[in-house]
Formats: sequence, structure tokens, C-alpha cells
Amino acid sequence: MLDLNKQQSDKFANRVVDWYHLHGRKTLPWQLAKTPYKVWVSEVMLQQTQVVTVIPYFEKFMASFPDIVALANADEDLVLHHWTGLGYYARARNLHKTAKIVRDKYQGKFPTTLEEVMDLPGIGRSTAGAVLSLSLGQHHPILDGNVKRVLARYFMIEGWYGVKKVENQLWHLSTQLTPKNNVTEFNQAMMDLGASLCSRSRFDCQACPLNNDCGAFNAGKVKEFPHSKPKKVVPKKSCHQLIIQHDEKVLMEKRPNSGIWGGLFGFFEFNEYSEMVLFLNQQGLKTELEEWVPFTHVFSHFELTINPYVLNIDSVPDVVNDKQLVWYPLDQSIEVGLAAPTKKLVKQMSSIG
DNA sequence: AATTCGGGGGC
DNA sequence: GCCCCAGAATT
Repeated sequence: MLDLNKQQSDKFANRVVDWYHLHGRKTLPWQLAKTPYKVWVSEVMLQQTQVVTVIPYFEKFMASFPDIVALANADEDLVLHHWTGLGYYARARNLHKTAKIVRDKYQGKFPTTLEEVMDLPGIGRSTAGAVLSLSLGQHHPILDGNVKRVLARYFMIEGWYGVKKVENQLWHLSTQLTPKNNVTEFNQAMMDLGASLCSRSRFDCQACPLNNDCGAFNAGKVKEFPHSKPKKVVPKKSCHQLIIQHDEKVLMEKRPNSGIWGGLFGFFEFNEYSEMVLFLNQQGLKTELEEWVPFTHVFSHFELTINPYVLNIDSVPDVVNDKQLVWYPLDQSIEVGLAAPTKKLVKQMSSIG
């Protein structure tokens, strides 16, 4: 483990904090009238999602759920509705779970110790540290993608940080570098540095306050750090989705919490065509389907080809199903969560009329 | 330690 | 196309 002396870490922190006052971000929606609630929601939205994407979602979320008790009292489907298109839907379900815990166990007040915060669903060490340092100025290190990249370059850390040993090394460095004073500014600055001057491909080392002592810069190897994730072949999968339409509405069922698109509403989905036909027979529905052009939806870890089929029916069927069902109107959105491809199909259905 | 969770944006 | 992004939970 690389140990730093106080002089080294002080110099690092001072340069970063000075830079923050000149160039850091100070007016993002969650930085104005800061509260642990706002910072927490923003941090969760920002897990694996970039700032520009998050901003409109954050604004709408705050308008609907102004405080944590309002969030706790909301219906889960409404919370997922606000997450539609953001991805990683377990984040929304955990957000709702945590809100209920804070309402019931902490009298609606967001807890203020690292242990309590880390114990909440959907909050790990980095997010807990970020919430408490950014909103309350508590002294905790953080280690998100930005901080990892800045440190990996500055100290020329070998190996991919998905490996535990490498991640531990980065935590050790972040812990030593995080100053006693100005923690809020320091942590925000590290993320801002990583998102701007020290981004993955568009870095600007000339403008960087750390370029003097940055290992990768001095070695002319900025592009090589951090080491990238080892490549893997992405598996290809396919499914068949059945769109049952009646009177400008389409039938959807709530998906299980485990697996892809957990808790969202979607069309009936089958692995095989034959399973879909079997289902139609069991439900006493006709099997003359309109076959739509298949399309592929790409995830980070696999590719899914969706084969859509449309069944128009004259009267409402008595579908036997142990899941929660909803008739989704084509001309308006209702308060449930939809995956991106589901939303796309709804749009196509309504445009055809 | 490895895998599973989305979707969008940069290039 | 490829790679990554204010990570955490599960296996």
C-alpha cells in the first residue's frame, strides 16, 4: 500500500480546493439549498448515469416528492414512473425502501452517521460518504468513477479497478488525501476534475492543478490510465412480446423485482413462440397475430432482440394471471414505470392508431 | 471475485 | 461499433 506523508496530501488537497473555487460546479440543482435528501437522491441518480441525463429527472422528482416523507408515502409504481428511461431500476425501488425506513425508523430525518447511512438499501460506502460530506460537511472520503480515474492517473495505478485489490488501494489513497477542512469542496472538486479536465478521452492536462506531480502526465501515459476493463463477448438473447390491444389500450403486467426491468410494467413476454401460442390457447384468445419487425435493444451485458406481436381483440378477455395487470392507454402516460423498449412500442402503437 | 442490474452519450 | 458513466447488491 502506498502511504503518503502529510505534506504530500496537504499539497494535493490545497491545489484541488483552490481549483474548485475557480472552476468547480456550484449551481447544479442538487447543490442549491442543499439537504441530505436532495444530495442522496442526486447521488443515487448519478450512479452509472451522467449529470446531463440526470438533471431533468431530478427536477421532476423533486417537484413530485419534495421531501423524504412524501417519497415514502408515494406508491412504488409512481416512483418507478419517475425513473422511466433512467435504467438500473433497482435504484428506484431501493430509494423508495430507504425513504420508508427513514420515515419509520428515523422519524423522517435522514440519519447522520456513516454506519447508519451505509446500512440503508442502495447506499454503499461511496454514496454514504458523498451524502454526508456534500450535505453536512462530514469528513468522509468518496470513491466514484471520477475519483478513481484521477487517482489512477496521478499515482499510475496498475490493474483494472473492478479488482478488489486495486479498489482497496484507491480507497486507501482517497482516505489519506481527503482533508480535514473543506471536505465538501474537496470531494466535489475531485468529481468535477474527473468529469472535466480528467475525463476519460477529453482530458486537458495543461489546465490541471495537479499536472506538476501527476505520474501519468509526466510519463506521457495519460491515455493508458486507468486500465480498462477486460473485454468480454456479450451474449445475444431474444424474446417474444405479445401486445394485446383493445379500445386504444394495451395490456401490461408488472414484472418481478428480480431480473431485467424489475418492477416495471411490460407486455407479456415469452422465450419461445410456442410458449406464446400456448398462452393464447389457455386464455381462449385467437392466435391470428400481426407480426411486427423485430428490433434489438442493447444492454451493457447482453443484447436482446424483441419480436413484437399485436393481437387486436373486440372484448376484454378474462386473463388468468397471478401478476398485477394494467390497461395502458395509448394516448397518455399513466403512473407506472416502463422500460425504454416498452415505451417505444407504445409510441409506435399510438402513431399507427 | 464475478455477475447482475439500463440507457444514453462521446468518439 | 466500442467504451464509459457521481456503484450497489447478489451469488
